[in-house]
Amino acid sequence: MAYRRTRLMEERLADNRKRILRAARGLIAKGGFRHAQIAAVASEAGVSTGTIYRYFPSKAELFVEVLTAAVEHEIAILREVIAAQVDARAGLQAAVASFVRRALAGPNLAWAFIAEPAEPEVDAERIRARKLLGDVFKAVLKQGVASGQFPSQNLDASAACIVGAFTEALVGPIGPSHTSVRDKERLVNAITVFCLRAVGSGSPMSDDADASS
Amino acid sequence: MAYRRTRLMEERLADNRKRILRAARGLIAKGGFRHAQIAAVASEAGVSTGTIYRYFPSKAELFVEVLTAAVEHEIAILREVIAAQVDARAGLQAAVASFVRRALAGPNLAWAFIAEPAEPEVDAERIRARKLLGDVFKAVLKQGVASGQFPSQNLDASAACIVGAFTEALVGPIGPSHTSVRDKERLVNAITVFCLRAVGSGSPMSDDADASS
Amino acid sequence: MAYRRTRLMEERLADNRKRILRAARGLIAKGGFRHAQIAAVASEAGVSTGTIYRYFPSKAELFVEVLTAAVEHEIAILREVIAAQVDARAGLQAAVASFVRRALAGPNLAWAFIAEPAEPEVDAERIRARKLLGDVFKAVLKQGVASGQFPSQNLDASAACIVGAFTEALVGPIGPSHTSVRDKERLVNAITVFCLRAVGSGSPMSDDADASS
Amino acid sequence: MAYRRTRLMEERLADNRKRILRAARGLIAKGGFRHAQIAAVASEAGVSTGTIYRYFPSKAELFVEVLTAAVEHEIAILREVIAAQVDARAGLQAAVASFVRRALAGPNLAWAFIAEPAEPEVDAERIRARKLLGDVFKAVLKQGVASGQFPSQNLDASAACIVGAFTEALVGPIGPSHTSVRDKERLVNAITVFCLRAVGSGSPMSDDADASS
DNA sequence: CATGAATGAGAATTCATTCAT
DNA sequence: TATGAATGAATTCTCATTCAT
Repeated sequence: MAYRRTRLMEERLADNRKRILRAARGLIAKGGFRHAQIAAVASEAGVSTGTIYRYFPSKAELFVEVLTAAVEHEIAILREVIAAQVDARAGLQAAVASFVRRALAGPNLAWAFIAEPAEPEVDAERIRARKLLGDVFKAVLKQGVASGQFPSQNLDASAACIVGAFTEALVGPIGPSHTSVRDKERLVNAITVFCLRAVGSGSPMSDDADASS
Repeated sequence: MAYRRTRLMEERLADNRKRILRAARGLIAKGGFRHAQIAAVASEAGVSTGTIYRYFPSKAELFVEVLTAAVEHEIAILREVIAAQVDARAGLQAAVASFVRRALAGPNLAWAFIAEPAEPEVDAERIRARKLLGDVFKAVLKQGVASGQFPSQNLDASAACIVGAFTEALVGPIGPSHTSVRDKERLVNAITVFCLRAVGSGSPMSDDADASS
Repeated sequence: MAYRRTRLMEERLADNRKRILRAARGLIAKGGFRHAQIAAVASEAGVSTGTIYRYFPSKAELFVEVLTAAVEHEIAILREVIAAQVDARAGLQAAVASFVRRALAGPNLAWAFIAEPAEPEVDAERIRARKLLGDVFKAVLKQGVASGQFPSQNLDASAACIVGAFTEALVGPIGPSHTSVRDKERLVNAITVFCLRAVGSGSPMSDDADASS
Repeated sequence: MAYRRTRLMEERLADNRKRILRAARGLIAKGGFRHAQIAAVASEAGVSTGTIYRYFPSKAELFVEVLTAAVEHEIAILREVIAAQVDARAGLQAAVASFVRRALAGPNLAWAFIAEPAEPEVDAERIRARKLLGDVFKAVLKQGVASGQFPSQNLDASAACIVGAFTEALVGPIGPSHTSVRDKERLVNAITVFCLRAVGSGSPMSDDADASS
């Protein structure tokens, strides 16, 4: 009797793959790479450890895919947000605010962009992810410089600085202390204004004048 | 009395401690926390594993001390550099440039401010380190705002953003690619100008207009 | 469903657990806790060290279970033996004789009641084990006192003394020297009579008058 | 110039030896063999670890000597106490009461007679120590049997049982719970009466009739 | 003789990966 | 194909003993 892969089976396979990725992402977001052991991912995904190795050749590659998917998703959103704005300045502002706001909304993979991962492969992917994220901002900067909205500047450096600035402000010491909606919006605003000023765009929006402590 | 601790012996002791710290720092700088196992540190320092435990109660505490020493050294330098300047703007510029320049000079501890460490204790210290580093910049910002050099802003957020910006630019995708002295100085300049603009200080210095790639 | 846990597999699992416990028990009985390292237990059980940690969370808990199982088994036997006797006196006599006789029969767990264990958790269990063993004798004593067979006495102290008396006689200096069946029965008798007299029951059985050495 | 060992030096040597033994005994009594590491003993004795090895060839031999000294001291006291009594019965009673009372008075080495030591050499000595302690009681029993005070019995077994009975009652579950002087005397009495009855001597002293719990 | 820093052979425990069922 | 028990290399930490000073 010939073997035929049925649609049901196909769905099952795709399902398992997604569930594993989702489980890995959730565990990494919650407790970092350290707490995302294969056994934990398997348990969270409702499959066995062996099954994970049917879909991913190694733990490192699973994590790499989690990272890749997360950053691609992030970049897609940012591109959309930017495309909806009238100019580079508005695009930069909206992109930063969008990223920060979503990051503050819940456990996410923001830290994944700054963490030192356990496996070299994941580390390499992390570099690539930051590069990709930076490229989004670099494009906006380039456009802004071309249109005269922003002064001429080292685009690579500025893009990297922007990525560093908002990720640090998110995962750094001030991140967890902001819990109320009001505080969060204040932080979103402060980071956004910082980045706008940083690229040389005068800030028409009122910054949080709170010179706390 | 038949036994007396000689000067030579005292030096040996201090030496060992320093050598262990140096070995740990070197290994961490080179390959991250992952590659700094006790056995490797011992071997690099030219002592036995047991000796490490004579000087440090645990691997975590050794790493914490490496981190603490690195950040204290860094902060002391930054404070000096800042104190030697005429105003907040000059202080901020000099501090950022100093940090970036030294970081680019060789294998360094930039990682110390961004790494996701293995041990919880080290993680706690990392948070503290970034906070301390941020505080240095926050103080400069505060002074600049008071003197009217900088516009009113969220000092905590700006300080965190500054720290994130230059560390990212150092360890991020663009860092390692710059090897020539000229490239390095270009990067130092770009980051510095970014930060100055970011805090609202008009940039009288010409930025690197090189819109590379 | 492509996978089903077979009966054979279930047996393997139960088997492994038992084999580990048996290996641990054997090694402890032979050489004490000191000689029952995880590696040795694994080797003796024919499994890897990692497998032991699948069944027991730690070395201490493995040992605790060995101890618990031993004492529960022992106590169950003693209760049965006692229940089969007509009165407290006969019960006490049968219980002591049974314990001693089985202990002398071969490598056994008498040590379990007297050893100073390495891990605090095991120590706690040892205390509990002796207490449980004492409780068995305390119950018999209580019944005997109630029925008038034994004089009124401090039940806790007497029970502890009984446990101490026969364990000492087993593991103490005289234990190992008795190898012949005749010697063993003589020892069983001597210990039993000692305990009976100790609780105030006149001894109708003739004691071994052998004033050896 | 000829080397001459002065009296002062001799005293110093003897002093060190004693201090090491005392320190070891104290630590063992307080926390067991486990807590009496060489470094701890050295620190407690106010000498260096190296010095300990000048006086004792190994840790095991140091502990053996501690045990030997303790048991010899104990035996000397028991012999004295026994010699001061009018007959075997009184001797046995006084000996048991003396041992138990002193043991309850403070941290001591009672446990050392029942513990499973770490080193085989110490274990061997422990066996010897218990044997020696048993011999004291065996002598009293022998005398009592000869004089007709005690019935004929297996002297070795009875002696071992006595040693086991009172050590168990001391270190076993009921030991630590007795803290008040009244409770302690009650325990002393209960154990003593138990042992007297056990060797076949009718108990003219009133036992603690407290059938607790 | 005294010192105490250094040694290094263990010992317990973890976890990515494999493979018989 | 899915399972999950088994594997075992790797890692941290301990402590009796030695030996240069």
